[in-house]
Amino acid sequence: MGRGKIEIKRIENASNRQVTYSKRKNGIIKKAKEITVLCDAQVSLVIFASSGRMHEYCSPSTTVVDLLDKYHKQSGQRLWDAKHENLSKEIDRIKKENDSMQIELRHLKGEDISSLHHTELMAIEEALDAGLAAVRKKQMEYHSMLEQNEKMLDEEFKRLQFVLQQEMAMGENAMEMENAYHQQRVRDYNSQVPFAFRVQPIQPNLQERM
Amino acid sequence: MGRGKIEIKRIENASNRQVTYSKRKNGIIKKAKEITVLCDAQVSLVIFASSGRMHEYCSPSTTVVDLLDKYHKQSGQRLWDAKHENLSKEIDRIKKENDSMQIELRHLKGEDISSLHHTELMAIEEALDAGLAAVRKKQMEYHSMLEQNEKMLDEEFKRLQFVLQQEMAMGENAMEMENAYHQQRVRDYNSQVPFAFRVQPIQPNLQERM
DNA sequence: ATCTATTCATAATG
DNA sequence: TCATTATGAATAGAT
Repeated sequence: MGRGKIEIKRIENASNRQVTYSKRKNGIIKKAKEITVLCDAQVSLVIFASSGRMHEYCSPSTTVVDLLDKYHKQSGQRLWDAKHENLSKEIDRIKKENDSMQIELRHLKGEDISSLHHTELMAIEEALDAGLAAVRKKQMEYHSMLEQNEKMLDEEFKRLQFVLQQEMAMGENAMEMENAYHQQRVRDYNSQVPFAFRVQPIQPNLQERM
Repeated sequence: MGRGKIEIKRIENASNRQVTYSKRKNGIIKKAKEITVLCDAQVSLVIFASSGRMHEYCSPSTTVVDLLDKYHKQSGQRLWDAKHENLSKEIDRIKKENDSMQIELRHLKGEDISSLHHTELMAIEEALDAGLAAVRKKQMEYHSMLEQNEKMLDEEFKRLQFVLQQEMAMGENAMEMENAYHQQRVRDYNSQVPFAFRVQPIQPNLQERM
């Protein structure tokens, strides 16, 4: 396939070797491309020259790693190191955990329960009852908190009403003194009412959570 | 390079494609061997036919993995690590899914609900109510099935009692005829009782599920 | 599989 | 490295 036949053995002349390498490397890559197109094949080809330079070809829509993964599976060799093995196992483990939780969730939501035994149904019912009790207790807490809040608002309303009445009784002629007087009235009220019943900021972020 | 020139495009005829694949695959492997000898190169070649069958060539004194490792290093791309990273991401993704399911489960069980908003509590309560309703409905079904079963057993008991009374009335002197007579009595009873009320095997695997 | 007419790859050369 | 070309190798189609 050239001006003369050659023996297949190492080319001693370095420059000839380099030239032949370059030509043949291109030839092989061309052939690889052709077989992928003609025959619907997938090829991974990596070539290192003795100089250390590397060339590669990989059929479209894959990567060398993908093909190597496939190679790894088919050849039965254990190419992937323990790290990957462990990660894969971890994934499997978590997926299983996931599945069982999903099933439990569905059961608690009353789905897929037709195939359950009576005892299993009882257990689920018990869990649901307990959950419901806890949730309702928490809601009761909020509710009583609301009531308390309302009570306090009521108290505040009464206080304001008291102050307003005092001011109404003053008449309009005291307008210019009102500010100072108003503050005095409030102090008067506060000294009348026990501390424990005054409006205090309890649960300041209550509105955020309701 | 053949009886006629061919266009480089997929060979539609499957058997021609297979033949060409086989010929060219051998050709490429031969070329790969030659370049390793002639030019002191290292080659890793993996070919997958569309059928899924795999062929490989690897230059002597190395392995595909070694070369791929080298490839991996030289290409600057961290392909090996990329694979690793993908697995890690997958794990993270699943773990997150896991966590959210775990939280949902705990909430449904009435745990960790202190930090929830009122609307969230309402949603949980609703889900619990729905689940409880479904579970109880299913249990009611079992219950009514049990009642039905009991009814049938009762019926069977009455039937046997009837037969027994007949036999008691016979006295012991008819012992030797008893078997034939017994069967006659059963037939008597069956002809007395409407078909719909006779014991029939309903839900034969009921006991398995309770 | 095997054969063979052709095309293709490439060794030698410039 | 690039172009040329004579030659052997690869292979498409037929058997």
